[in-house]
Amino acid sequence: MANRKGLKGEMKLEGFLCFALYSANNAMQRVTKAAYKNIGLTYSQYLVMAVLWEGGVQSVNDIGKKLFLESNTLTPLIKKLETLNLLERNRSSKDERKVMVSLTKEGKTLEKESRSHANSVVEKIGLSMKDFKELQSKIVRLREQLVKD
Amino acid sequence: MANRKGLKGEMKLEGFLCFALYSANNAMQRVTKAAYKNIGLTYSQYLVMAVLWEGGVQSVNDIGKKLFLESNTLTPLIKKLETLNLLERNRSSKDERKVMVSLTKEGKTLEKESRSHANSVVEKIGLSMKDFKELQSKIVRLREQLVKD
DNA sequence: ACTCATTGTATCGCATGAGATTTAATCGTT
DNA sequence: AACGATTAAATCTCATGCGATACAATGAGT
Repeated sequence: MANRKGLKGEMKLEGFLCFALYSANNAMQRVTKAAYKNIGLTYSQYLVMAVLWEGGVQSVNDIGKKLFLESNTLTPLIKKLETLNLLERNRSSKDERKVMVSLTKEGKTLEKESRSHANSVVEKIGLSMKDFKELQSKIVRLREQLVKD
Repeated sequence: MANRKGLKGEMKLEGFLCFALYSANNAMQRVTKAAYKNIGLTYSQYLVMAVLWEGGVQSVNDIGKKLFLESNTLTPLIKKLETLNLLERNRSSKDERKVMVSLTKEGKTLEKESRSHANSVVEKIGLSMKDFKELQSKIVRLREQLVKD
């Protein structure tokens, strides 16, 4: 607890990065919500679909590791996508604790449709490729620091 | 719609920054939730309190402008803080559309307590002052871009 | 085989965020 | 003063996230 130049200063500093992230994420959620509404998905739902487009059939836990989410968040989300007929849930026969998630034909088709909407988000962000990648990697490093332990 | 080097690439790129922000924010929420639990506040609740500590008596809308939130989000949040006896809500006599929010003695006292917990978040983030400020300002610029129009 | 810890999902309760709509108060214009 | 437009909050509904917990299936060690 050494090295402090006044608690007040540190408190504000903490507030700034936390709050920047919080408010920027809120803003991003609003933009993505508008963009993906056209294909009938929320951004969270899109993320699950994206993981499936990328990685094919996998368990709830596999999806969770990629999205940093747990079953208490994913189960309702995946069930919602199931009611939209975009994916199927089936217990693994090898390990009946696992629920394997697979895309339906409809779910696979949606990938193509999603691309133009993703583009509109990129345009809204309005950064050069270089700035885009730099910022992305810095935020990823921040996340890695935060999920430690 | 000119200037594209393949939609697939752009889609992934879009995903990276959106997702970085989304997942880093989730991680930050988990950290701040743990930190502020000690004073009985969530991070959103802490933000409202921080605005009041900083700016004194103000309307719901004033708080909303600073936090980029609307009454549909703030009203329940502020009512929750009211039940915790940290603040009071009173209609403005000058303009009865406005609800003025003011701190109780208990709410004012909480500011001091909150500081050490804020410190623990700063430690968890683990960035140098320079990196901290740089990242913060970049994320703020991103937010500004996203809230345009 | 038996017990105990672990793993994978699901459930419950709580707290957010946001869009759409509603209500009341105020403002601007005539 | 009267009217419509605007503004400030609140309400309703929906979709997340997460901590805590429950439950069944599996694995490890005996």
